[in-house]
Amino acid sequence: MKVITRFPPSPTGHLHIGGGRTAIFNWLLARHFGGEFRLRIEDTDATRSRQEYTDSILASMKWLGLDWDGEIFYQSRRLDVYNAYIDQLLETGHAYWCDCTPEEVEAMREVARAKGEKPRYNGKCRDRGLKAGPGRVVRLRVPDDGRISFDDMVKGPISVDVSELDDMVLRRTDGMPTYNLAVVVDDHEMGVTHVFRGDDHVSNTPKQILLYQALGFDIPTFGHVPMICGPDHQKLSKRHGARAVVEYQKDGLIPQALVNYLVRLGWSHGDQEIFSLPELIQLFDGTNLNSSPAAFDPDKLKWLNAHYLRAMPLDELAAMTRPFLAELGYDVDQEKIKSLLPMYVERSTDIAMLAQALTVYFKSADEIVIEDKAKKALNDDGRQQLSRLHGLISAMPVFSAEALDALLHDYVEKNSLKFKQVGPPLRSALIGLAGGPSVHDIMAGLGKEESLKRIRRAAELAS
RNA sequence: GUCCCCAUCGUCUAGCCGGCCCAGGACAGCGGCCUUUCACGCCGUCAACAGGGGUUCAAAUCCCCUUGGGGACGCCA
Repeated sequence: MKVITRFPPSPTGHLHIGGGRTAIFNWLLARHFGGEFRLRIEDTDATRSRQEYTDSILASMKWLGLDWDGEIFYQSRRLDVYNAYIDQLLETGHAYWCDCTPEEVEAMREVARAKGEKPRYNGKCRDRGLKAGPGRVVRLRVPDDGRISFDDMVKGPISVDVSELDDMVLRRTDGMPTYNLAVVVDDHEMGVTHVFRGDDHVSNTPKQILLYQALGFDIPTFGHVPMICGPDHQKLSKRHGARAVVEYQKDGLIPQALVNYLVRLGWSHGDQEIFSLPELIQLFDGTNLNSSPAAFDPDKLKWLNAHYLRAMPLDELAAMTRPFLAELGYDVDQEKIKSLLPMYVERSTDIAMLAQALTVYFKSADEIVIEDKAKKALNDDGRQQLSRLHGLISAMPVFSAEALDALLHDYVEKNSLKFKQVGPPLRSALIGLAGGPSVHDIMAGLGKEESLKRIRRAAELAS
C-alpha cells in the first residue's frame, strides 16, 4: 500500500515551529516509504483566514526544503463535497438537524459541568426529525455506548468511551463544514494513510473515527507527536522569542539546521545528533518517536546552526550572506564576501551574525567605532607601535597575509617585543574590536590602502 | 470539574520484549590544553532513573497508587 501523508495548515498565521515539525515528520514518512506528501489549506474559517498567511506558509515549507505532491487542496473551494457527505450522513441517520442556539447549548454545558460531568450538548434535537432551515446546524448522532480505540504510532493504544463524546456540529448555520467533518472527508478523498499531527488532536481522533465509521471510510493510522513547549516547560508562546519559521529565517538560521533540530526534538536514532536530509529519509520510519513533551532549547539550536554554518561550501554561504549584508546597507560583490568568509565562519553562529561581522570591511576608516574593550590597546605604547608599523607596512613590496605575518613577527623579534604589544593595537585600529581573526588576515581582507588609513587614524588618536 | 496522555542529568535524549546501567551521548555550565586576541578544536568535570508500594534471585526497565506536567472538552483549526 502506498503511504500518503499530509500537512494541513490553517492560514491564520505564519508557519510555527510546532507545525513545521509535524510537516517534517509527515514529509519524512512519505519520502521514506516512497509515498506522497500532500498539502491542504484549511481555510473554512473565513474571518480568520488570510491569503498572505497561505503564501507565507508555503514559502516557509519551501525554505525548509519540504516539497509536496499533487495539487494543493483548499477547503473553502470544496463546500459542495462536504455537503454531499453531510447529506449522506443525514440520509443514513448518522446525523440530524438541530435548531438549538449557541446560548442554549452553552446552558446545557453548564448543567453538565455542575453535575461534575464533561460539558456537552445534551442531544435535545436527536429525535425531533427537524428539516433543514435557517439557523440550524447538522450534528452527528454518536452511538449510545461503546468504546473507540486506536493504536497510535507514537503513544500506543488509546481508548475512549463514546459517552465522553457529544453530538458535534458537522455543518454550521452558515453552511460551512466544521473542522472534524472536513478533515475526515478530505483525508479520505486524498487517500491519506498516515496522519502525524500535534498532541492536541488526540481528543479529536475518536470523534473523527466515529465519522470514518459513519461514512464507511477506511481509517488511517494516527500518530500524535507531543507538542513543543518553551524552555520553562510551559506552552510555547511569544514570551519564548521567535517561534515562526520565517523569524528564524530572518535571524540567519540555516534551514537544514532547523530541520535537524526539530526532528531531534521528539525523535532519535541512538546517540546521533547530526543528520543530513537523505539520512533522515533513510532513517525515519515513524518509530522511535518520543511520547513526552519536549522543551525548546535555543542553545542547542544555536550549536547545530553553527555546525551547519561551518560545514557549508563557501560559495553557497556567500550567496546566503549577501542578502543579509544588503539588508544592512552593504550591497557588495559575492566574491568579495566569499574571500572574507573563512575569517568568520568559526566565529559566527548564524548568517546574521556573519553579515554583521563583515560590515567592518565595507565601511570607510572613519566609520569604524572602537569598542571600549578595544580602546585599552590603543595606549601610548600601542599607538607608538602603530606609527612604526605604518611605515614598515607602507613600504611593503608585496602586500599579502603571509608577508604581513612574516613582517609582524620579524618586527616583534627585532625589537624584543611581545606579540601582545602589536596584535591588539592593530586589531583595535583595523576593526575596532578586541577579538577577531588574526591581524594579518584582517589587513589582507581590508587591502593595503584601507589598512594604512585605519592604522594612521588610530595612531593619531588622542588618548 | 470530566476525560485522554506523559514522567531518566538544567535541556534534548539512549536505555525501557528485566540482569551487559552504582545509567551512555549531545547542548548548556565549570576546569584545562591549544593560541597575538576572540572563536574553533581537543581533553576533563559536574549532573538524572519524581515518590511510595508491589512482582522477581534481579527493576530505570513489568503492575498499582500518589504527586507533578501537558492536552482536550466550540457553529476555531
